[in-house]
Amino acid sequence: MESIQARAAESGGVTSLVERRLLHEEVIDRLRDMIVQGELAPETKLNERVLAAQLGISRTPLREAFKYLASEGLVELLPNRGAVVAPLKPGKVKEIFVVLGALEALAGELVCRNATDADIAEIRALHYQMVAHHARGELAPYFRYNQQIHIRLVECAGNATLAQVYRGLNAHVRRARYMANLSHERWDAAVGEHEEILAALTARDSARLQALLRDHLAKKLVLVMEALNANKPPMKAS
Amino acid sequence: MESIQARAAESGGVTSLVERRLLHEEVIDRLRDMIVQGELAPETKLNERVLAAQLGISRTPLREAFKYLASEGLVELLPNRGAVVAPLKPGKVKEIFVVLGALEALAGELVCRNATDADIAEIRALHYQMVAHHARGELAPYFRYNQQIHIRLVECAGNATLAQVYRGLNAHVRRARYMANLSHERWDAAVGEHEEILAALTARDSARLQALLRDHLAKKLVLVMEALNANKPPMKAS
DNA sequence: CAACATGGTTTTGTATGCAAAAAACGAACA
DNA sequence: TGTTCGTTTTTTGCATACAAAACCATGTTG
Repeated sequence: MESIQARAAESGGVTSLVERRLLHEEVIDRLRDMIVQGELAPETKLNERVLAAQLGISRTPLREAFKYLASEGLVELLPNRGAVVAPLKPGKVKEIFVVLGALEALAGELVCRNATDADIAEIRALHYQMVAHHARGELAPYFRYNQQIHIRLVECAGNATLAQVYRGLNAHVRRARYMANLSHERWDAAVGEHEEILAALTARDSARLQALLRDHLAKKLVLVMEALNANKPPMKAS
Repeated sequence: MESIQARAAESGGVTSLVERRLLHEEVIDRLRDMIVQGELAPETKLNERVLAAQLGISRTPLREAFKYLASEGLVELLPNRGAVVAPLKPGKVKEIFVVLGALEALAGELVCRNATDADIAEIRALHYQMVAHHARGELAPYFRYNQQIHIRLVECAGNATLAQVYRGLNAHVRRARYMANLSHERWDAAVGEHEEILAALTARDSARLQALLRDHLAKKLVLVMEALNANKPPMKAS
C-alpha cells in the first residue's frame, strides 16, 4: 500500500497550489475507495495500528475516518473491539435496493423537470462511452460508466440532498454489484434498457423514465441477490 | 452544561449492569440532541476546547463525534477552522422535504403490506396521545407525539435502511419544524389529516395513505418555509 | 483613512503516551 | 482430548503534547 504522506513530499517542496487536504479526509476517501472497490472485503477487521502504519499516518486521523465511515454505514464499530468493514448481508442489500428504487424514481421525475439540455447531452456522452465498452466486451470500464450514468442522472435532478443520500447507499451495494456476473444475454439486455432510459430522458417523459428505472433496478437486484446467495451458502446442513 | 463524566461516578462505584457506553458515542448522542432540539443554533461555532471542558472530556472523543455528525450532515467541518452546527438554509430544507416525501411515500406502501396489527395499534395509541395534547393545547408534547407517529410509521415499514435514512434527514429539519408556528386553524387541520392517515393505515389502503402523507408533508413544508423566510429576511435592500 | 504588514495569541490537526479492556497463550486439571 | 483458569500480550479508548495554521490587534505606510 502506498503511503498517504508520500503525496505531500512528491510535489517537490513547493506546497502545491491546491489547498492542502486534511489527512483524515484523505483517509476517508482512501478507505471508502478500498471498501467500495472490494480491496477491503466485508467483515475485514481494521486494525488501527497496522492500517495507520500502512497509510503512513498516526492512529488519530485514522480513527476519525472510522467514525465518519461508520456514520456512512461502510464501517461498523464494535465497542472496545475496533472497526470492521460493514458486512454485506443479502437482507441489507435488498433493503437498500428498495430505497434506491424510490430515490431513482424521484430523481427520474425531477431530472425531467430540472435538467438542462447540456446535462442530458453529458449523460448521453457517458451512455455512448458505456456502449462502446460493451461492444468491446470490457466489463470493468462498462461498470464504471454505468455507475456514472446513474449517479449523474441523480445529480442532474437538482437536489443535492437526494444525490448525497443516493451516493451513500449506492456505495454500499456497489461492492455487491461487481459480484453479479452478467450473462451475455443479460448484459445485452441491460444495455438495451439503458437505451430506453436515455430515450425517455431525452423526451423528458417522466412517467416512462420512472418506470424504466424501477424495472432496470429490479432486474439488477435479482442478479445481485443470486450472486450473493451463490457466494454465501451459510447453511449448516451437510 | 452537565458533565458526561459525572454519569459514570453517580452509579456509586459498582459498574452498572448495562454495558458501559463509549465516550464518543455518548457525545454523539448528546450533541445530536442539542442540535436537533435547537439548544445549539445553526451556524454556532463548536470550539473544541470549551465544548470538551463543558462535557468534561478531552478533545479526542469530541473530535470523533464531530466527524460522525459531519457525515450525518448535522455538523459542518471547515478545514483548519473547526466545526460549526450545519446551517439551516431554506433551499436545503426544501430539498430534504422533497426526499422525505419520497421516503414517506415508500414507507406508506411498505407499511400497508408489512405492518402487523400490533404495529398499527401502537401507532393508533400514539395518535390518541397526540390528539389529547392537541385538545389541551399543549404544543411541545403534541410535536413529540407527532414526530413519533411519523417515525414509527416509517419503522413499521420493515426496512431498517429506510428508517435510518428517514431519521437522519428528519433530524435536520426537526430544527426547522419547531419554528413553524401553527395557527389554530392549521393545527386543527393537521390533526384532521392525521385522522385520515390513521384511517388509511387501518384500512391498509396503500395508495390513499401515500397521497395523504404527501399532502400532509407538502402543507408542513409551506409553513416551515414561511417561518424560515420570516426569521431570515437576508435582503440587503433598505 | 485604507490597505497592508507583523507579532503574539488562539485554535486546530496530528502524533504520542498511558490505562483499561480484549485477545492470545499456556499450564493445570478433568 | 478438551476445558478452565490465570497470565501475558495486544489492541483499543482517551488524554495529553506539540507543530502548524488561522485569528486578532495593533502599528506602519502609501
